[in-house]
Amino acid sequence: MFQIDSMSRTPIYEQLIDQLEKMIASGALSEGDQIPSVRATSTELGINPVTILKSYTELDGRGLIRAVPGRGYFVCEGAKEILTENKMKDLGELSRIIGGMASLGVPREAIEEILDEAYRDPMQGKESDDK
Amino acid sequence: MFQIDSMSRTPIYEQLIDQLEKMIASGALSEGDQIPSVRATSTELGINPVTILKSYTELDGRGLIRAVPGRGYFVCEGAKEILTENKMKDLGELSRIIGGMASLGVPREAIEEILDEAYRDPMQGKESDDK
Amino acid sequence: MFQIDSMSRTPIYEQLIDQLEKMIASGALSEGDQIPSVRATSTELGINPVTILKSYTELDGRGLIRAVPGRGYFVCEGAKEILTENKMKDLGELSRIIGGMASLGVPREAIEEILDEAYRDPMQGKESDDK
Amino acid sequence: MFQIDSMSRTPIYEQLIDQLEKMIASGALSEGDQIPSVRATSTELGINPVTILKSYTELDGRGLIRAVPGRGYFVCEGAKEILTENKMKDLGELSRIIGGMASLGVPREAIEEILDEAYRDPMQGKESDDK
DNA sequence: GTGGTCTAGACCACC
DNA sequence: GTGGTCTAGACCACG
Repeated sequence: MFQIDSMSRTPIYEQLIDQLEKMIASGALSEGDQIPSVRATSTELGINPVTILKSYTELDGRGLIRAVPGRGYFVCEGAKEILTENKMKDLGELSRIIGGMASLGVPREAIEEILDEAYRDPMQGKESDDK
Repeated sequence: MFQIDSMSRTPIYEQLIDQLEKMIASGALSEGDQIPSVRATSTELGINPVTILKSYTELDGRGLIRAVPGRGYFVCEGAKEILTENKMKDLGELSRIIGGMASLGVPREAIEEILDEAYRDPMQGKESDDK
Repeated sequence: MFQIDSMSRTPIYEQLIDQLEKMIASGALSEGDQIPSVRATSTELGINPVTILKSYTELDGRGLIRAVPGRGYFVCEGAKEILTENKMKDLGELSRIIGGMASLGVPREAIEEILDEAYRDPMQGKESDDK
Repeated sequence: MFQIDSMSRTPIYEQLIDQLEKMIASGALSEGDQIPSVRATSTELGINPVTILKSYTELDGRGLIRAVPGRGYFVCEGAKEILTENKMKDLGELSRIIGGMASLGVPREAIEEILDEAYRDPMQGKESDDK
């Protein structure tokens, strides 16, 4: 269900969050759906349950999933909306990055090209973390 | 000369690197110029000399500035070229970020807007770090 | 695992770098292998962790090893290639040294002898630093 | 008379030593010749007299030149012989460098080539210090 | 005055 | 347990 790269520099708990968010955004996980239990994911990925739990509680805090004691975690109503809303806030970060590149001499065309690519594919799952 | 935000999550030494890179890119520091001494910057900012040195040695490693022991640090010849060249390599990272946003429902227009802004101002000095 | 000479004029962190490079080149450390943790090496050698870290981050910057926060440092894929590639660039320095000796009257035979020795032994571990 | 590169990483006093040694080795300075006074060299190069003096006293210590109080510095008798003799001792350092390169995968041919070059030219004065 | 190395000790995030 | 940042202070070589 999940694919994590233990050699990546992005923390495992963050990789899980990213993947769950994308699943919700793409509809692979619909509102009301149950997500894999902490224990199940833990054994499947061979990862410390604490790490899994950290991802889930973080998403819980963002209002995307909800813990139902004794039953598991479920995707919240309106999760998709919250998702895009949250991501809009990250535009500030993107603004700094792009601003930095602009002032450092990266041509606008190069970024425009990336935009084209990103909005052409309906879903791209590249996760090759380097640097 | 430098402005650092000690509350930011990006390390101080990295903030210094970013600012020096921008100064070189913008021409505020020309090739051959001497940059403020480690100690001077240290006392001016109230930051440990080792931290300053870390920034400088990193930039030295990238071939942007050059240490002349006993004299100081100087901007290398060809620093500007190296700078844009390096930054072009970071486009991969940007690609992943934008790709992620695209698949999460962020409208293309929002990013286009950022692009416009970044490439309108000749130099923008916003430094509001969140993340 | 490491042997450092604290009386040497070459800095400790550089001695560590040299030894790690040789280990990678000789295959004592294969690609993907984990290298001793910063703290482990620190206590084993009785050297400050920061000094060890400096060696590791430098090698990280060269693309030879890779830090995975929370897990440790690992030898990169393709490290051996990068290694010989980098060393080829140092031939310029060697050229100056030998050139200097030649013009100062050192007989060619003396250097040829060194060459023979260096390329006879598969691995030589002499570390007598004088400068 | 001297050419020093103030941007070089090799200390100025060492550059002076190198050049004086080469002059003696090549015969540009014969035994008994007087070498430029500290003051003269200082003003000519625009360099602190202390630095010049450091070079001279170092060479004095090596038995290559000799201070005659009130008159100046003179090239010693037998300086050339001492010179090559001293340089032979530096072969140990060269041995380590070449040994290191050998174990790091630099092909013997590359070094052989440098040797050919160094012993073809009767005198080569390249001094482009980098890295 | 300049750069540069090292130590000791604190504190953080991640697993 | 892992890596990583920062401080304070000492000490060295070079000009």
